[in-house]
Formats: sequence, C-alpha cells, structure tokens
Amino acid sequence: MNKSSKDTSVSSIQVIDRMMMLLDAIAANDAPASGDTRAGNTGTTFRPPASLKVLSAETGLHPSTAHRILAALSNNKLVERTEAGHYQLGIKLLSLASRVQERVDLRREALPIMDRLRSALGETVNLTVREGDEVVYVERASSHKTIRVEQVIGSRAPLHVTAVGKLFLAHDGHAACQTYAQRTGLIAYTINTLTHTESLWHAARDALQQGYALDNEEAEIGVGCIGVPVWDASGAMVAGLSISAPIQRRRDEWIPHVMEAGVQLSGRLGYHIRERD
Amino acid sequence: MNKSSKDTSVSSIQVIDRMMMLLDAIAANDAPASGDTRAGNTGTTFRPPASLKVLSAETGLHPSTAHRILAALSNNKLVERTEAGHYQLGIKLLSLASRVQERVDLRREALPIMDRLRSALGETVNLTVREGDEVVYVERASSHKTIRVEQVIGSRAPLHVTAVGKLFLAHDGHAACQTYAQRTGLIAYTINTLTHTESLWHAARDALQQGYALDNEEAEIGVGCIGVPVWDASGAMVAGLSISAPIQRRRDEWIPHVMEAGVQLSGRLGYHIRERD
DNA sequence: CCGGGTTATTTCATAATGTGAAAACGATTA
DNA sequence: TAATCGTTTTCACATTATGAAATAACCCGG
Repeated sequence: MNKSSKDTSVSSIQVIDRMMMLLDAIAANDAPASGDTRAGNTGTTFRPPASLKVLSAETGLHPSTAHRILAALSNNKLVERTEAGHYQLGIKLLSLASRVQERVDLRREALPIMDRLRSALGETVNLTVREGDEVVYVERASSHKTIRVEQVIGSRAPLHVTAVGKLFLAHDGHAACQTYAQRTGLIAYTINTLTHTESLWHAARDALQQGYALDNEEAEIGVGCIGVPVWDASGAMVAGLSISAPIQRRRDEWIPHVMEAGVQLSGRLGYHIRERD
Repeated sequence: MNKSSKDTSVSSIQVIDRMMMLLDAIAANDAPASGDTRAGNTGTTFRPPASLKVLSAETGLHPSTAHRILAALSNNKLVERTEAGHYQLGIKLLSLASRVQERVDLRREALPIMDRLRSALGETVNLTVREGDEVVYVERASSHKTIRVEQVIGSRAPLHVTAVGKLFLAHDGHAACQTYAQRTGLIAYTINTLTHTESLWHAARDALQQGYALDNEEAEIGVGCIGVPVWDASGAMVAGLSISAPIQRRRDEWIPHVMEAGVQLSGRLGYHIRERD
C-alpha cells in the first residue's frame, strides 16, 4: 500500500508533488562539473547525469511511476533526455522563468523583509548594491528610535569600510581584493578602518565564510553594522543587507536574525540553498 | 464522456498536461500589457494579473479543477498568489531555470541545427555574435562543395556589411543605427555596400520585420548571404545564423529553411514564440 | 448598511485516472 | 549464448483526481 511517511501538505495533488520531487532531484544531480575534475577521485563523489534508477531511488518513487511522470514532463519540455537516456531540466523552464525575471525586483522583494527585520530589532536596515569600488544604498527601513543611524538613499561608501562591502571583496577573491587595495589605497575613515591589505582580506574572507560581516566603527566612530550577502538565482552576489546601530546598542544576538533575512531575500530572488559546498 | 479535447500525446499524465496549460496561461497573461484598455487606471497597476476565472476560461478547465491544480502548484512554489488572489509564476522556476542556464551553451545548441541546415542546402552556415560594432564568427558548418564560402572562426566584419549585422542594427533602433553610421562612416566594402544612413536603416528595419536579412554582395563581390536572428529566453538577440554561398547559387527558396533553423535555435535557448499579441 | 451579482473555495459522490507489480525489452558484459 | 542490469510497457485495481453543486467571501451600487 502506501508507505508515505512524508505527508507534506494538507491538500495537494499527489502527482504534482511527486513531479516536484523529481524536478528537485534532477536539479540536485545536475551539479556542474566545472573545475572539480581533479584526479584521484574516489569514484563515488562525482555526479553522473540523472538516470531513472537514481531518480527513482532518490525520490522513493517506484521506477515505473517515476518513468511515467518523467515521460509526461518530457512531453511538456520541462525535462529533456540526453541521448544516453538520462534526464536534465528542460528548456521550457527558461522561458517560464524569464517571465519571473521580469517581475522580480530587488527592492520590492526586499522591502517587506527589511521592514520585518527593522521591527524585530528596532534599528535601521539598509539594502546596498555594489557599484565599482563602492556600495550604494538603494533602500532603507529606518529605525524609529530617537537616536538612530541613517544613510541617505543613493549615497555611497567604499567597500573596505562597510560590512557588506567586505563581503563583496571576499566574493571577488584574494587577487581582486589586493588589486582593490592597491587601487584605492584603503583610505582610513576611522581609527578602526582596516588599512592593511592582508588583514582586510582575512576579515573579509572569514566574514563570507561565516555568512555575515561586522563593521566595528570602521566607517564612522560610534556606528556598528551587521551585514549579510544576498544571492540571486544564478549564484551571483547581487546585494547586501545590513543593520546599523549605535555601537553600544548592537547585539551579537541579532546576527541570526539578519542572516535569516538574507536567506529569505535570496530565496525571493530564486537562490536555492544548496549551491556549492 | 464529453471529452472533445485535443489529445496530442500518446501517453502523458492528464494532471501534468493540465498543469502545463495553466502555467502557459499564466505566462501569457503575465506578458507586458499592450493595448489593454479594459479599465482606465492610473498608477497602481503595473501588470495584468491572472485570476482564476480567466485561467480556467483560457484553459477550458473547470474552475474547481483549475483551483485545485493551482493550489498544488502554489504549495510547490511554482506559482505564487498576489494578495489580491491572482496568480503569477513562482520563484521556484528561477532556481530551476538557473540550472538550465548553466548548461545551455550557444554553440553546443547551434551545432546540430547548423549541421542539418548545411546538409539540407549544401552551403556553409555561420553562427555569429555581436561584439561592439562588429559581428564575430563563432561557429561554422562548412559546405562540402569545391567552391564554397568560408569565414575564419573568430574573424570579424562590420555590422552594416553583413546580413546578421543589419539585424543587430535594426534591433538597436533608428537612433542607435544613426550613431553607428556616424561613428563608423559606413565604409564601403564593395559597390553594393549600403553607405547611406537611411537606406541602411530601412534595409535593416525591413529585414528584422520580415525575419530575415540578405547580404547581396555587400561585403564581398560574389558572395551572398541569408541571415536570421537568434533570440534567447529573455527576448534579447544574442546571435545570428546565416548561410553564405556564391551569389549565383543562392536561392530565395532557402529563406524559410534558414528562418526555421533560427526559430529552432531560439527555442533551444528558451525563447518562446508568442512574445506579444 | 443592505441586497444581488460575481468570483473564489470547499464538499463529496463518482469513475476516471494514475498506480505499481510483474513481465517484456534491450543493451552490455561474461 | 546466457546472465545481468536498467528501462519501458502492460494491465488489473483502488487510489486519486474530478466536477457539479453548495458555500463562502468579495465587491458594488443603491
């Protein structure tokens, strides 16, 4: 009979849920083989294109059922078959997604999330994008406190003095960070500004690694930030989300909240969690 | 009982086909509205939303059925609901499509199509992309005839002397075409080269209108081309496909073949035929 | 503030639909 | 040639999706 232990939703259509499992399984097994073709593989780590066997095993569907659903998806160009008979995601997804693309607007998606974060923590939340060697403030949810930090929309700041900017630098890699350092001279804004190339790089790299960056009065004395990256569907870092507060009010407990907001916004832009590890 | 539908498929799953109808219907209603003067509104409405009523009418599905399927899709984030209750395509499509994006490579998709075209018509087929004021030859399926036209992969030609180049110019619009003309001076390569701004513009615009462009010995005496545009999922013109032959061998009957190849390749890149109505 | 018309949602009896065990197929490999 | 593995098709069955109708929510004009 049915041994369906993972009953996901109250009222959904079985076939469609199963279809979704299959699409996700295909997407997961579709991992690109770029740059990871080192010798000495153990043999089990590489990702073969998704065969029926694998997909049915991974989804728990009977091969027969999986095959039937995949054939239906194939008819509708939602999946394609390689000549070897393996499955990959289909072209139709591109044309459908292009419609979503047109609609998705960073600021519009960001605003409600920023609002919630501001309400939860009570401090000003900023959305920034990168432009060259600077971050630009493009949206804001202001704190209601009498003493608050507020950036002008449209204003800029160099990458190395902001939390989000350091994430951008880390994303660029070591070489680009060094080039940036040389190009800009890492001008000191406060006594705390990181002005040495390598300490900047290490701070940035560690920040990206842990998923958030701090700004400890590096741009302005008295102001502290927590910044997180925002990714889009293609895996590009398209923006940053940060909370800014008077340094004595800032709390480490906020970090998970800000990170959660970043994850949410990235999700709204089509980012899927398991990008690469 | 009353099944008067078009069952094109040999064996497909009903729900999935219906789901696809709905997704397509949503996509169609998601298109940028042109000439929709149904309601005189100002400001608040950016896009015409798709209501259940409209979708069920458009797909021929009973409202109840459509609603159920849409709810299932909604559970899986393939569609989203606006707060007004209308339906739009969902974020999940973005993350799925990004996987396709990674895989889709212009040249790889083009080669089999170019091969078929070459075999059908016996002349050299070229794939070109734009780079600034020039087209670059990036792929080729050579004719096997002893007398044939052959461009070097990687070589370039100015826009105004090639069939595909004129399509790019037309795509840019009148002003950009004029700028191009001023900037480059429309150097004559042969006696047939279009060296007058306006005649170039008219030729280009008409070509794009009709879906193909000719090159009548405009780059080199004795060589004639038929070129068609290649579009991607976002509606951008990303390349051109052209066939080149000694002018006395070129036939107008080839035009539909080349156009068909262009449509096929565009489809492989995610372009959906019905852009506007 | 109240009808009346419209649209969205839920219900539920029904059979049509998708299911999966098993068998057939087809490609490798021994 | 037989054996093995993965894919595809078949088919009897009941689970599953269906759609008519009833209900709820919503929107306007009076």
